Amino acid sequence: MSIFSKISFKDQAFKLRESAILDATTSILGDKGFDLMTMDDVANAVGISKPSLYKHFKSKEDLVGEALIRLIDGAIDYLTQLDPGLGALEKLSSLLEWALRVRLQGGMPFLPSTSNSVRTMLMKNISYVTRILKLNGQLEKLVQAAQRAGNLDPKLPCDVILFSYYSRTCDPAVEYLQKFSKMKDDDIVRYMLLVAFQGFHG
Amino acid sequence: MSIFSKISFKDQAFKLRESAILDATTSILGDKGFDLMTMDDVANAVGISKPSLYKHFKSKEDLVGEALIRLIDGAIDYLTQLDPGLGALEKLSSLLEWALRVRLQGGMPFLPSTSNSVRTMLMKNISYVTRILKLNGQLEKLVQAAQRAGNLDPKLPCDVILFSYYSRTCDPAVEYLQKFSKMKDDDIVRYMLLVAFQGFHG
DNA sequence: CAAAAAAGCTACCAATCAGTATCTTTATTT
DNA sequence: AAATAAAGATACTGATTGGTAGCTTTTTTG
Repeated sequence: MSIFSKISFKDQAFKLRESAILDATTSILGDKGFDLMTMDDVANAVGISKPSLYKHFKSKEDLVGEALIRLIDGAIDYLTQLDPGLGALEKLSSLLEWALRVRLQGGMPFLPSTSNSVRTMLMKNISYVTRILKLNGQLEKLVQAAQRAGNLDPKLPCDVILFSYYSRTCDPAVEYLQKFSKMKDDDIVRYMLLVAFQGFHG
Repeated sequence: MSIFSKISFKDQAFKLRESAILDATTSILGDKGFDLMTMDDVANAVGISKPSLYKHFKSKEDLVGEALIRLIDGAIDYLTQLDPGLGALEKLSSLLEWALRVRLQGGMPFLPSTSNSVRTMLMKNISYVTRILKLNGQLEKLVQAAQRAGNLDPKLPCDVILFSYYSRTCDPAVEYLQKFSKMKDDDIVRYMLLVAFQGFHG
């Protein structure tokens, strides 16, 4: 066995554990949020000790940043992998559907919905900000294209649509419907999309 | 000076301080959220010491519960004070506008948007749950009336409309628009209402 | 198989924060 | 003005948690 395959083996194991850590972080973040998530929670969920966790991520902020970066990267990947023939509106709708399904499967929301402190913490994370800006740029173009095509209300400022769009990815209505109205996931997604694009009016 | 006026004087001072405490709590909650708000924060904001604070509220959970109860009561009052001649849709729209303005003036959101733990904490607070059920009952009737009148999409389940309606009161888009797009409060409210009822489509 | 190194863990800090015991000061009553 | 009561503040406790020092075990290397 060459030295290359050994290094890659070890690397692979390391990456695997790192991925497991990020999975656990994502799940716990979705459940308890940043403030209540403890590093012991994460370590226990993965089955390692806290100091081992710190061999992978140098702080809680770093860990959460990486988890969110992975999520944003997933969104960017999803967007690029979409059929280029789709219209701007269809792409926006498809990405929102993807984000809602991620959450329904136990993931965390895209945005730290109301927490001011988490938001400012993330803004100090350069890699995170870079990706957010990239995603935001692509979404901005899609919104403007859809507005030109007459598929999104051209009278609404682009910012209003964009921020409202982001907010739908962390809409607490998802959890309420899941918990209190025993609706099936597919129906929740369908109705959330309907309300987002058509409003309550229909 | 009779004993009655003295008692009422003292009582009045007590109520005034209590009101100041709830004001500070509301503002801090809106800013930092439940987990990061400390009892020292509240005491300092009011200008009293922590033990004095505990003369008014027996625990942090109790304090936050009372602040939210006051908010819900405000919503119920607003609803009953509305012109009875208004249609169901107009009432719903007017209440949402009120809630958005409360938030823009530094208040807190109606709902603990994503925090699971705060939600379960509140569910143990009987007075809070009572009022929530009361408000919910009234809103449910309004939604159904608006659906019958053809002003809200009759194909949407009532729960979907209701939970989405609640979610709009804690929509992070409000903060994003306020912070990043320097829009005036009136415009933010107008656009938020538009998006809520008409969706992005227009 | 022995030596070195890497990974992991137990046990511990230091800081934060909800909640309280006790002392001090102010106001009230007679 | 003396006695009493009430209100407030200082200074603490106990629990939690982010982060780490240093020991132990496993793995790698020669």
